[in-house]
Amino acid sequence: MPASSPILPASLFLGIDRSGPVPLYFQVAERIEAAIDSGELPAGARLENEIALAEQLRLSRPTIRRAIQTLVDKGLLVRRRGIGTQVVHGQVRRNVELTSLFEDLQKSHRAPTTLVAGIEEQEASAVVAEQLGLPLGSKVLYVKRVRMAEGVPVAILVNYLPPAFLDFSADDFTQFGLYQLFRARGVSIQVARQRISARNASADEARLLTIPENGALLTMDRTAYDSSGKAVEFGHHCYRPDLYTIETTVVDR
Amino acid sequence: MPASSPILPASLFLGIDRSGPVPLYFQVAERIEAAIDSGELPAGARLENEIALAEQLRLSRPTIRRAIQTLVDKGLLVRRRGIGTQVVHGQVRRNVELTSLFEDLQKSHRAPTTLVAGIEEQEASAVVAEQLGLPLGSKVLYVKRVRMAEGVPVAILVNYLPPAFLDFSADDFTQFGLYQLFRARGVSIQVARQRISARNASADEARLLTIPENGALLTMDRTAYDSSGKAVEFGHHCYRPDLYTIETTVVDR
DNA sequence: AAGTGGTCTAGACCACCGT
DNA sequence: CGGTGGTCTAGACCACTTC
Repeated sequence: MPASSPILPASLFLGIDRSGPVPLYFQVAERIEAAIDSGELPAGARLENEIALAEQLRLSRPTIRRAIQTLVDKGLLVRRRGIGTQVVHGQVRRNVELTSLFEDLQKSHRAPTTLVAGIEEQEASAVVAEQLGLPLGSKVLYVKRVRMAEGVPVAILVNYLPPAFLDFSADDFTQFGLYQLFRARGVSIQVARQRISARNASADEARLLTIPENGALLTMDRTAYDSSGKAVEFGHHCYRPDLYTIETTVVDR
Repeated sequence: MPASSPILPASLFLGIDRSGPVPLYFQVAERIEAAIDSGELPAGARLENEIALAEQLRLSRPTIRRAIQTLVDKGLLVRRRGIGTQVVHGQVRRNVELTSLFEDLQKSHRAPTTLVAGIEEQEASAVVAEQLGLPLGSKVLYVKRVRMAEGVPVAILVNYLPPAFLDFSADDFTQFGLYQLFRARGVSIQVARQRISARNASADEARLLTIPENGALLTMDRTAYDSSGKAVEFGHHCYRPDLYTIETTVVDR
């Protein structure tokens, strides 16, 4: 008898709002996720089947399926045909989502601050032009920042922004994260491609990050695209590996 | 007029197989992806709307939506309500999917080979026991491998496997990748959690990877779970950063 | 045989975008 | 206003797993 009897979290029945703007599948996913976090659905627990859930929540099966799929994509649940849906073992860790480092640190209450080490208009190099999808030599905004958490330098962030953002100022970057500035302009990042690697720090980088010379750096190049598919940011970042780790969940589909 | 007229790739009409085992939405997604790869759908191109696609392909709208969603999740398309669906700018790079390094190298024809540097039964340490969800001191298989591509060492892979796999031999690991061995046992990895960072190489690691002592290493810890949600692998890996880069696409949902 | 998730359909209504 | 994607429904049939 491999599987135990299914569990129906009581919290699912509390307050599903059919008139508000929050999608029903999202509300259901939220409640299931909360039940996992709280331990009401422990690791390995079997969830009630889709049909039964749909009936008991007075929702259609596709809506329930979509809620469950959301959590499968997050790596919290696994599904097997003929078997059922179960909570993944191992405690839940939260991923680095599509936010900037600034917001990651804000969320974990690590008091981020920013030092603008350089900001100027530049002509796009071959690499920058290609990444941003601009003609060679276009005006771009170059900005180099040092990001601190609780006063300790965590990362050096070098970014190139297309001409539409030439007017961002050092002040803007001191107060806000890049993605916050984008949102204030109505620009929403929808997809980003990241290349992660490592290398030894230069003397300059070691000094800025207060690590030994030739210490290892975690590096990430990122190109981000907005909801029209155009590149809005290309950046070359390096992190103190003892203070910053990239966590990802990979799901087979 | 921001958007150009929509494009309907001719290749979509060729051979959709309604009787075979391949889902219709998958076949459609494949064809659209091929049209993007071939340039028939260039960066920025607008796709025909969902209703029209459904009619012309004689499929239902949900099926078309699912096909498109698959490609949005891959970071190839972006959608905006009231606007339409467009191809993301920037050439497409393929992600590291949920495969082992061995298969990544195989696919890119870089002739992977494996040197088994150590394999033995061990008692699970606190960390290993926790990651694998086993009692402290359980028997686990420890295996340390050096992975080469075209004869050049690329990575050092240290893995711990639960008791069910104690019988894997050095020969197995010389011939096959870990995930190939799992599949041969009917174990399919469904989700993995990865922690990526960097550090300086030890003298030993530098020697094995033929890099300067104290050179930077890209590191990844991974815990992988099978389709029943149980941990089947915990590993601690380090890569030569000049020969291996982790590429990911992050999508806002 | 019974139970599960996987796929597919045909339609409905809504929210948002541009003109 | 017309056109787009976003959500939701009610049902059908199938494939796989376990008994």
